[in-house]
Amino acid sequence: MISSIAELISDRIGAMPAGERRAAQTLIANYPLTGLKTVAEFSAAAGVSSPTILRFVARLGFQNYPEFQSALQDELAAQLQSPVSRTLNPGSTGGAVSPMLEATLDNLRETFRHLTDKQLADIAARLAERRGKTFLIGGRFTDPLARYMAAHLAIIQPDVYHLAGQESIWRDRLIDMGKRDILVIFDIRRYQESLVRFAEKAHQRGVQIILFTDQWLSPIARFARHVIAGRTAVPSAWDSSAALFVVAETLIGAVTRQLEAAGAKRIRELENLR
Amino acid sequence: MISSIAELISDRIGAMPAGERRAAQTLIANYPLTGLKTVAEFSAAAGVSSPTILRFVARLGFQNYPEFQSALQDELAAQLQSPVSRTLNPGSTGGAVSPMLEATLDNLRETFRHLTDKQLADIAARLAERRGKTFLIGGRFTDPLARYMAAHLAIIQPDVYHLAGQESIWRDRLIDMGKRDILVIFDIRRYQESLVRFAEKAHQRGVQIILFTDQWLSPIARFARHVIAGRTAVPSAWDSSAALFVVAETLIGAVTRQLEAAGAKRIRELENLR
DNA sequence: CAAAATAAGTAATATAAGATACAGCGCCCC
DNA sequence: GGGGCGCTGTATCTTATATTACTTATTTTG
Repeated sequence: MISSIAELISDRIGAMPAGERRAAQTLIANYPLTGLKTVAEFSAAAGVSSPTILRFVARLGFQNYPEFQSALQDELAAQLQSPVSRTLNPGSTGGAVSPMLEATLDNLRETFRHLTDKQLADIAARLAERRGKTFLIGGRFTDPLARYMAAHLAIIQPDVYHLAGQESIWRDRLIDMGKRDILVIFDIRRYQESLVRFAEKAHQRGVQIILFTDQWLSPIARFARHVIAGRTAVPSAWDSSAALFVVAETLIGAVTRQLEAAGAKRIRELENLR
Repeated sequence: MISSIAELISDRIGAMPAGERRAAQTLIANYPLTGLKTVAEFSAAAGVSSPTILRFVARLGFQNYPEFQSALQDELAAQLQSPVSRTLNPGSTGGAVSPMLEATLDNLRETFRHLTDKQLADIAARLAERRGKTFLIGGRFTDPLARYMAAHLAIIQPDVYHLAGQESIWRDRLIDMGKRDILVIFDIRRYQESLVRFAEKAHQRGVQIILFTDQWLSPIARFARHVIAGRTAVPSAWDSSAALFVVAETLIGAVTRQLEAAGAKRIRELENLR
């Protein structure tokens, strides 16, 4: 069974003429980068002419060069999405536990790899500046994440509202939203129509949207000022929201730190109220 | 200092017009693959026109699109050659992000290290056998976890109830609980009096309690049939519930697998109802 | 509220890329 | 040593890609 193009090449390299073999070796030498460049660059790197490169990819079974490049890109995409589980114990079939944990750890690392400190700091700063109100809402499975975040934010600052219940209820809250306000939305596949509609209307009112979504980006990304794309793939019938959960916790921590002075006072007051 | 294009983007994304920001977000979402495709494909993925993509790369300081692609390829080459530096964004050390992520990863590993497959399998089996009802409840910050778990379990099996609202409301539900029923409780410091009282009464009625708590164990552990102790320490003003969240997801997956036959039928029925 | 400035998209253009046809060369077998 | 076959490179053509110019829409500012 041949799964990667690299395997395919080493499988057939024996039956290739000299020029094409040089092409193959050049590609393997720093796989798959050379294959992502143009035919001209590839041919120069291999020291052969461009038609030889084209004959080479044709021999591998590709109709044309772009098709070959797409295949390489797909392969690369798969690799980049699960960097660890590829290198680590592919055969450890133990219980149902460790694959799930491994996948989640990968997801976390991958998610944060695409997130810079700057981005998070920007979002945290936006959440911390108390110009307007903060609304949070989530989809069917992600609404608990919105609640979780709201529960924390509501302690360190005023005017934090979780939008719960039926669509009609939160739709009516739109009237209270304006340019100075923030709307935090959690939406992963399958994306919810009602949320998209809501986001669009909020956007039209000038509300700044912070979106937590999966790597395929909810359509709400169109309206969002900030987008956090978490990895959700796990060996389960359900998608995992763990990565988004951890990003949310990280943001909560960052906002808390920024509001430390004001927040501490507020927390003391809250303690007294009990 | 800016070393990667991803950093460059998140550095300037704030100063970009809406269309270019969408391009930036799309690229970051699965970096760097989208940038290696053609302008037309990139623009389609981002939902903008091709000139917007070109303006976007121009704003990043590149003379033209091929130059931008070359830069991405060079970066990719560097990454692929040193697999270690790939695990984490090299620029994100020292920021507020990576300590939080590191701590969370540690927490996950530690939590699962003290959790055997057997334990999880037992709990999953108990949740899967449909003898009685399943109730879920959480504390101030952990209630969203109870909701999250309930949202999933309620789809694959009947009689799953999340206990929400005021104490008096769920206290009254005790009357419906008996020996055949399960109560899943989430409780981390500072442990909630009301939850402890509730757990005790449920225990007296013979309800089997599954407790998600932190490593110092909520007093509810006295009454619990199964205890899951997650690590919660992170460099933040708040405790982290991420480890418990992932355990919950793992259990959801395991229960789903056990109920696969019955669950699949149920899910189909649910789809039809919509 | 009006005018200016800025963005975004459409359509046309220029350019660079991949594909093809053909000729030369070397190699192997007879 | 001669004839045939196969591989490789050069030059040309075609395709499709990036780019630019221009128009329309949107946002900002006085």
